[in-house]
Amino acid sequence: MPELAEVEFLRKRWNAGLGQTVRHVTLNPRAKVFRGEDTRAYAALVGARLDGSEAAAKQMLFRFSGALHLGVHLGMTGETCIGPVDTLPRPHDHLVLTLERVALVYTDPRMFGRLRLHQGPTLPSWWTEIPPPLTSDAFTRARLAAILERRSRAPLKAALLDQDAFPGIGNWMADEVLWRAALHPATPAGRLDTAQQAALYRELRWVCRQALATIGETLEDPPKTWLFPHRWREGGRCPKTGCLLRRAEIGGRTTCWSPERQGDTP
DNA sequence: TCCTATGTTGTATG
DNA sequence: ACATACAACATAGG
Repeated sequence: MPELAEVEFLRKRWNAGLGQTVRHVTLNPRAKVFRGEDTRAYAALVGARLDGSEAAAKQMLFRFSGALHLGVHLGMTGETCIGPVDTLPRPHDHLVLTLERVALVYTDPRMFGRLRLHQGPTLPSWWTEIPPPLTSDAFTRARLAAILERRSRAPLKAALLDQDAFPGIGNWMADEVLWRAALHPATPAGRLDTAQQAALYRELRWVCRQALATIGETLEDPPKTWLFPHRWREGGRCPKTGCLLRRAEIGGRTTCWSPERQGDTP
């Protein structure tokens, strides 16, 4: 499920362990989510206290005492869960941190996610190199224009999925943004006029803000006025025009758009 | 059986 | 070097 706002919600799930000390670490060293890192390093978490966490784009960072930083990327099917202190790992649970009053569990059936542990006084580069949020002042109209120029031949849908350019945007958010901006997902990124760039900029920031304010707080699906609840249903209709939604693979991913609002072809 | 899946990455190609 | 396209990763569910 995880894009920007789902990641933010799932980060906060582990807040249940804030201020508590790790008693036990249970992990499966062969699980691919560790990506070949030496999992013996996780023993250092025993005795460490969970001091805080942050999310940026699709990444989470959990800070523990002892300068330990646990990075979590959920991939396609990763999820952070909590359970009682006697929680035992189920088949797809790859990491269980047993704290004083709660267990923090990372589960991931497909194992496209990633866990990494960093120890040291400075933050790891995979965290510090995440581009600034799309909702921040650093994401300017000029920056968007430069990105669209660099990826000028790629379909808008593919460009929006580039995490270096649009950190946190995933398949459903990209479709939502393009639908709101009334832009066909196959339009080459370099072909937008000034007004279209302005619409893209506005809707990108709007969708990020609204998703964080709703999904980011409750994980509930967005309202029926969004494309989101209609996009996967067979026979789904555009909430703005009522026309049948169309689906096709664009930019390597299944893409949904409203032909009346966004055009039949780019 | 066959197809799909809210993600990234390595590799090939231009 | 850079941009683009696509298979591969591993599993569950329709």
